[in-house]
Formats: sequence, structure tokens, C-alpha cells
Amino acid sequence: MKIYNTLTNKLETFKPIHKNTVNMYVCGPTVYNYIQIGNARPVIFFDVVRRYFEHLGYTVNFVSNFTDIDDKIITKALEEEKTEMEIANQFIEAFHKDVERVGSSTKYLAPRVTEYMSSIIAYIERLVKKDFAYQIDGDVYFRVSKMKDYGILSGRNVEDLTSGARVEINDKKENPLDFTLWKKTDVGLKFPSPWGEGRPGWHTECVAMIEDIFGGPIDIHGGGADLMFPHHENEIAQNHALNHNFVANYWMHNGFLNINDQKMSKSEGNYIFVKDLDVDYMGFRLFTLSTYYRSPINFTDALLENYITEWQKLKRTYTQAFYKLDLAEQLDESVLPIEAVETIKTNFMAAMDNDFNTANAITELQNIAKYTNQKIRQKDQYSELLAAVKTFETFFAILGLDPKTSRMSKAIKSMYYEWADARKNKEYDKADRLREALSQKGIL
RNA sequence: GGUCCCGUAGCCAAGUGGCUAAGGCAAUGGACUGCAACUCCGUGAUCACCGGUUCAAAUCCGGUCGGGACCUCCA
Repeated sequence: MKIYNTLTNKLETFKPIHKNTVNMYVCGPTVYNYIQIGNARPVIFFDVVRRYFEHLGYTVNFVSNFTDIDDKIITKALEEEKTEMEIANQFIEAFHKDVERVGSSTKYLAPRVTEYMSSIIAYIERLVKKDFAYQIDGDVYFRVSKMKDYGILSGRNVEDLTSGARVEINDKKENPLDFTLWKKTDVGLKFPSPWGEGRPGWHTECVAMIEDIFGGPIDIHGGGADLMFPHHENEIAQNHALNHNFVANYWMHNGFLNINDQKMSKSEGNYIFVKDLDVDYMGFRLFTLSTYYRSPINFTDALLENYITEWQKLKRTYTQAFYKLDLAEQLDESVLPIEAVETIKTNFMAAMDNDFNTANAITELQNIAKYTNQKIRQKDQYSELLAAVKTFETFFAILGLDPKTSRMSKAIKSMYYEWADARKNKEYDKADRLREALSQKGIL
């Protein structure tokens, strides 16, 4: 299993810290609005990472947080005359719905920042005690100048950053690169701390929660490429200052989902909410997995349509094979290895082992589909079809694609035989009527 | 201004030093079919451009052009 590690910019062999276990953390959303389809990319991709590790036999401890305290939540709460908690709860619920829509699991630990306040405050206190942070007027800042390797993740150095024209001007800071650990708050939700009432800066929550939950460095830390700097860089700076490690052994960053060749983002206004996409979401999932995760994807309606069609083809092939076996009472037979199918499986696993190359894995999905379609038209190829169907199921499980197929009822089976008889007897009116009914039920 | 990424057929996309450059969509020819649908078989590439390194380059190096990202909240 090889993973591209953003920390070293190398493809590395994955070695877990604890045997047969993968501890992973993915930066979750700030819950002030619905997620847009670009936000769904890590939701889908890292779900596939989890599924693949589980397929390989690992126990995966998957954690993804909710930032439920933030300026944007306060703004939204004021706008809608609600409390921050009400806003956060509303969009956490909406997030879970969207995660389910795109076929990812919601069964993972999702800590909320407001539930980990004492850990976060204790974390900041330790940084202050070690002189890596300083307090001014109720704010606490991280002292970047004390961190000699600052910029290791994003490949920047302090001089380049300082010369940048866009560094925020803040007279309180010792250095413009210093970032907020604790922010004095006048309006909205605030918490007591040794520095007065306020709320934590964004960069501390993940690293404090990781320490609290996992008790030390983890295997994989994931998120979108835009989080690399400054968010993940700052996580590393804090944790290196305190614990002399890089938070995670493997850092993984997904590329963006663009629209009209521009980054889709809520602040640009060029976004589509996941909930508003309103298409076959399995097609959307296939679309996002059709490109290697580190490369950008450009979203267009035509391209999405393309993958929805592709998904329907894969699903149709699988279900036809499944029903053919069901009708022949072959679904519960034992599965025999078929050489052509074994080759496809091997190639699929090799693609996944190579840094989760889902694009190549999907090619193997198409290969198993072609093989299946060839066998469907031949007589008595039940062993081949059964092996193919089981392989389909494995691939679908790893990629999180769900054809939602179940065994035929007795009534449907007899309808199917009636249709077959009608065709044989050249009763085409009847046959066409039954064909329509069966195809509406997804059988044909 | 600084840092970095990308440019492969009409479209999407894999491949990142070595046989005739995967795969899908679209197009087109054929097969199958009661008619369809579905499906199967066949058909397509001076790898942005220029120069260099090498026995060998889409792949490495330099340059040109084009597109994009990050340096500010962002997946």
C-alpha cells in the first residue's frame, strides 16, 4: 500500500503505528451553511480510503470534526436571529444528510469543538508555558519565530511568507505570521479561559482533539489542498512545539473540484450545494472518483451526465447478471475462481494500492462489466457470472457505490417467466406490456 | 511580489524513462433483436511548443506560450 505523503512530497509505503489499525483524521466542515459539491470531494474520497483499509483487514478509527464555533456561525446566527448552537445543529444535521446522499458513511466519531473546550484551552496553556505562545489583551498568538522549521508542509519559508503582500496587518502581533490560538470575544458564544472570555482560533482545535482522542500522533491526516497552508502548517507547528511530532505520519490532500476552471468556493459564490444537485448521486460519486484524488476536477453538467450514464451502465450490467443468477437459483452457489475475473481483481487492488488510484480502479470496474456483459449473452456461464457478480460487489463496497439491488420476489419471477413465454409465443402486445412493467421495476 | 501545480484524441482520463500511449463518453461501420432498448465486435493521438540530456523522453532538464492554485475564511 503506497500513499503520497504531502509532508515529504513522496510516494511512501504505508506502515501503521499500531498493528492492523489505521488512525485517521479528516478536517470537517465549519457548520454555518450547506456544503457545496466541492466540499463533497474529501467526504467521498476519504470514505473510500476508510473502506479500502477496512477491506484490507485494518480497523480504521476515523475521526472528522465539526467546527461549531466561528465568526461565520456568529454572523449567520445574528442574521437569522438564532443561537450559534441552533445554527450549528441545523447544519450538522444537513451535513449528515449530504454525506449519506453521496454514499459515504456517517458512522464515525465527529467531535465538536465546543465539546472539547477544556482540552483546547489546556493545549494552548501548554504552548504559553513553553513560550511558544504569548498573550496580548486577551488574545493568544503562536510565536512563529520560535519554530525553526515553519513551512515544512507547504514548502514555504518564513522570508517568502513575510515578503508576501497579503499578510494581515495586526499591530498586536509580534510578527505578522503569528496566528491566533485564542481570540477575545465580545459578541456571541464565548468560553471562560485563563486569558478571559473568548473562543479558540481555528488552527488549534484539530490538533488538540487529535491528542485528546488518539493520545498521540496518528497515521493519516487528510483534507483539501487549500488547508495545507496555513491550517495544517499551523497544526504541525503547534504540535511540533509541544510534542515534537508532525501530528500524522502521512498527510493527504485532495485536489479541488472546479467549475468553469475556477475553484468552487462559497466565498466566490460559484457553488452548487450538494442538496441542490438533485441527480443520481451514485453518478456524482463515480464522477468525483474518476480522477486521481490529487488532481483537480472540472465540473460541467455534461461531464456529470457522462458519469451518471456510466453509473447506470455499470449498475444495469450488475443487476442483469444478478437477476439472471437469481432466476436460475444460482446466487447461493459457491464461488469458483475464474482466471479472467481474478486478473481484473488483481488489477483493481493494484490500482488501489497505488495511492488510491480510483481512476484506474474504475477502469477495472468497467472491465468486469464488459466481461459480465459477454457472459450474460452466453448459455450456462453461471460460474463465470457468479464470480463476476461477487467481484462487482467487492468493488462497489470499496468505492462506496450502491446499486440497491435485491432478490426478486416470487411475483416478479413469475411475471418474468410470463414475459419470456409471451415472447416465445409471439404474443407481442402482451410481451411489450410485461416488458414495460418489468423494466419499470428495474429488472430489464 | 513570493511559492507551487497543470497542459495527453471532439470531451473526460490513466500512464511519469523502454514493447504497437490504458479505459470511458461522443462519433461512425458492423453484429444481435419481432420492433426497440440493452449489449458485443471494429474504427481515432506529430502526448502545448522549442531546445537539451540519454542507446531510448509524453515521462528528466532549460526556455516559450496557455490555464490554475496558495500566500486571507475556504474541502
